[in-house]
Amino acid sequence: MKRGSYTYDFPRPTVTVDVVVFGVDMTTPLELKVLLIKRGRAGTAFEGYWALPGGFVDKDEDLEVAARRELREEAKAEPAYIEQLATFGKPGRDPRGHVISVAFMALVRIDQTEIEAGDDAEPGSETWMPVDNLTKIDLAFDHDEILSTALKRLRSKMRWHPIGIDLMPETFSIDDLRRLYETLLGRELNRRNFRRKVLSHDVLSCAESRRIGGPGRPAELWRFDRAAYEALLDEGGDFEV
Amino acid sequence: MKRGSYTYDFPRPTVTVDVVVFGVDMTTPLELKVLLIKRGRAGTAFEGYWALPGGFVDKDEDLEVAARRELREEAKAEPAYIEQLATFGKPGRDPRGHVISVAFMALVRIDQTEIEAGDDAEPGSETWMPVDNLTKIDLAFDHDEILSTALKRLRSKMRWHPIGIDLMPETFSIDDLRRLYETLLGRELNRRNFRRKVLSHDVLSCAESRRIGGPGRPAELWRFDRAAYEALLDEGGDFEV
DNA sequence: CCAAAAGTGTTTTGTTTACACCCATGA
DNA sequence: TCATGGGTGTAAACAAAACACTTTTGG
Repeated sequence: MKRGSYTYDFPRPTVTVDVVVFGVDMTTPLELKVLLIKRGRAGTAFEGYWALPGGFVDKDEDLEVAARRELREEAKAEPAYIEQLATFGKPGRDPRGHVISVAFMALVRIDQTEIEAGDDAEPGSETWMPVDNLTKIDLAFDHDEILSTALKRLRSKMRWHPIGIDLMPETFSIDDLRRLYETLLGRELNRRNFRRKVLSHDVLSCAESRRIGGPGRPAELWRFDRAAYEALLDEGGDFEV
Repeated sequence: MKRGSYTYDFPRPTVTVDVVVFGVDMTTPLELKVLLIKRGRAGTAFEGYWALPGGFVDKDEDLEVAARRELREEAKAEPAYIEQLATFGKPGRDPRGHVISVAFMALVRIDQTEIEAGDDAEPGSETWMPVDNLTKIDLAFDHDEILSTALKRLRSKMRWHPIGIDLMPETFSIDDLRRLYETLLGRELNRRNFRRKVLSHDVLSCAESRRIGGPGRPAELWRFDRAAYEALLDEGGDFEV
């Protein structure tokens, strides 16, 4: 591959965005997944590696707009939530030159995307990779570091902010939400106390009972009430779990 | 996929770092200050405005290294603490073109710098500006937005991390530390309970009593014990105040 | 009527808050 | 010995954890 003069080796650093997209499979046990793209194009850096969706920032393009664009173009996903994570610019992180990446974290409702699971994807195509598998896989560039920053942020932020709900389907049971928290925080949560605490904030509104003929009593379904949450914030409260 | 395309020739955004440097004047009442530079150079953007210290990232220079360099060159200050804050890239934020700024927050012990207070500085020179004054002053670029992001981060982070101590002199009394927290958090803290809670973490070690002949009983002086703090973290604890 | 999963009430435990009191120093 | 600010003990209020129990469904 020719390094050099043509596109990348400028005296000024190049700017990209990369997006860590999380989704949750509502199976039992529930699984946290991250959206990855298989790098193609023979001769380019990290050919055949899994990488985070991302790309260059266009001229006069806002950073978050760029992140959302890449998400749409590369991952065909609309985020329920997106936030800037951190910017990675260590020299040597990209073999093509001095490339600075502004990383974002996005949460999507996995049931609203059409992305296949499985890791036998074609180059250029995308997959939902279980986060637990990723200790075994080398990602392109410093994407493992970006991913672990995102995981840390998700796990700490979901304890005070209702962003965990952005990983759930539109309506969900309290027990499913608890299972999400248990999986992501890596510890058991008391069923009774979790329900009491979550409902105490008055930011969930009840829908109709679920009907899937599984065993046991059907659970009540709830949905997030954004207006009520804004009200909670105004009173100085938070969504502590 | 645009990454790796050799035909993706485009005008690149420029990358800068800006640093929000906080310091505290141990006067009564205690004052939080931010380090600002007066912009000079007739004909340049925002001439005569106050601005955060900052500048261009050099080729193959790490972002935090660049921030520390600007701090040293422009502000003659060594930080007790520094962290990346966020990256600002809204189109139009810099009249000179598409400039993306990676913002850092730094904390310094104000008694270890030689920067003068007062706002009648020469262009190119620096001052410690009380944060409370800054509602009245227009800063250059979007530096008011960067500053308020930094303030928010400082205020929220100091409740779980001992970074407030990085604004204090090497040794300090518990009451002075409480006054710092009261000023920054904007509310009163119970004297008895603050002391109990702060000391309960076992990350402060006692020095000798202070001798300044002020009225009242001389306070015990304490210093932060970094090793003990690491131990606390290992046990899953935190420095909650 | 039994198993399975959802929903609820109450006691126990620990933490936070409030408040009162004592101590050491300089004038 | 008094004013001033620093250091401490303890009971009340509150919130978290633990646990046992009731309800609703399908087979």
